[in-house]
Amino acid sequence: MQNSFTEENYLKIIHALSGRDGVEVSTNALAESTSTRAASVTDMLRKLADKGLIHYKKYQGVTLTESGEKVAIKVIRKHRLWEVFLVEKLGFGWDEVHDIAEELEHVPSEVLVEKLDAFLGHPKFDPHGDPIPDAKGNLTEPDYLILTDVHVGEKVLMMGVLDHAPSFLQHLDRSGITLGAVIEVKEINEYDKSASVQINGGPTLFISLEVSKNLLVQRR
Amino acid sequence: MQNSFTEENYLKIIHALSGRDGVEVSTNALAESTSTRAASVTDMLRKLADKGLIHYKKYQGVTLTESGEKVAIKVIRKHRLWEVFLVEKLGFGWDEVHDIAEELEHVPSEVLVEKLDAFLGHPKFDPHGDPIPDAKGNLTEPDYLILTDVHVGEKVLMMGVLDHAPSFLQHLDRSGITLGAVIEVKEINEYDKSASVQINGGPTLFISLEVSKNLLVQRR
DNA sequence: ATATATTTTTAGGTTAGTCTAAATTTTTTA
DNA sequence: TAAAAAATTTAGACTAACCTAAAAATATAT
Ligand SMILES: [Mn+2]
Ligand SMILES: [Mn+2]
Ligand SMILES: [Mn+2]
Ligand SMILES: [Mn+2]
Repeated sequence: MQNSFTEENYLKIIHALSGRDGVEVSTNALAESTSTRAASVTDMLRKLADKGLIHYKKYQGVTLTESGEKVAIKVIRKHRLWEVFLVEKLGFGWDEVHDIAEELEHVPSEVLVEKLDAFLGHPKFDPHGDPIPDAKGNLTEPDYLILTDVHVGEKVLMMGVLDHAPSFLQHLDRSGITLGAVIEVKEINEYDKSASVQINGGPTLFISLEVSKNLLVQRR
Repeated sequence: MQNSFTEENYLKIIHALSGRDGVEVSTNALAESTSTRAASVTDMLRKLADKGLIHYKKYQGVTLTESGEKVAIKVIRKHRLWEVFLVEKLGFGWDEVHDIAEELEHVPSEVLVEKLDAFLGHPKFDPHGDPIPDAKGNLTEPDYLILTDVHVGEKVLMMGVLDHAPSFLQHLDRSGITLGAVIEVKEINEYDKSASVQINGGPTLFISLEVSKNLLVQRR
């Protein structure tokens, strides 16, 4: 049988909260992420367990089964491909596409996804630098650094963001920090861990720890 | 407030069954079109009436209000634009797109529709020859002829279809009858009203009354 | 180790959209 | 124009996804 919009969202969120080592996700964490109450989460967990999509023992938290993982990854693939479409083809900003993709990701049709993928040229990353699972369901998270782990004097490439909030992305736009930008760390302030960074060999600017913590980068 | 997926479908179907002269639509006709029971339709009609989207008096059938008409036309605009996208950009056949568009038409976001429209070059017709309402909600049905109204000897242009069933569209594909094709009526058989027609000055073929009744054409 | 706090589940309800069966209204037929 | 047939509405129920309040299980702190 088909999974509902709501079920797909639960699976996607369990995948995200479970992390790459597949740690148990708590009822309260899910209530928070789904903007529902813990009691509602418990109801849904029983249902997902009955469908064989999650491992669930009362009071012990949940993890995805193989089949639940498959569904979650398909939804993530669709979400990220639609985001590429919205930015590359329709001209949306990277700060505007998440909510729309949140709807498009639930449109069913295998062939639609595959034709969209081909139309976009089989992109490997979405507009936020997140990897796009392939048609077989393989999702490989690249191991990026967080900018806070970079030492003074190092030059790194901007590869992605941890915070996807429009306000954060707009802040990066205003600072000229885009995917692929070269970031050289010039100075780190002992007191508040704020930093001076030079973008693409051009302007130098100050960024707060809050910003550094949300930037994914890579040594060249 | 927002209209649900289901409410949007009811409005769209009332629009279609009501025709251009806005005739009353019966409960049974809606039950048929929505694949539900008459009792379920009655419930929904009460709700749509409460929201001011339809004119409804018990036992008298329904018509759309101005505001219901607006919603219906927006949904139709989205449906047809997405069909253009699927055919023109993703390479689907005109027989494959209806069901997918049926889902995409309910994705909310005004700006998405307008950016999609611009991306497609503001098309005026969908892949089946149906007119696409403009951003302001103007929908002008061109007054095409049905092929059965064309006399022997006349040459007409193929402009659209009345039946959107995949099997009918595939039949047209196999016959070489596509949008824009020139159709010359060579002969009409008295007995069963089947006809011989020449397509684009090339091959001549026989078509049944069933086919003729579903072809929209225009004198040149 | 017990008391307290936190987390999770259970119990009992609500709303949207559907259903069947029965009642009512309208239409058709004799 | 009265009886029969057809269409429509009402009554009462069901499921999915949510809720609040209360009970039970687990974790934390004295
Ligand atoms: Mn997103
Ligand atoms: Mn993304
Ligand atoms: Mn269609
Ligand atoms: Mn169409």
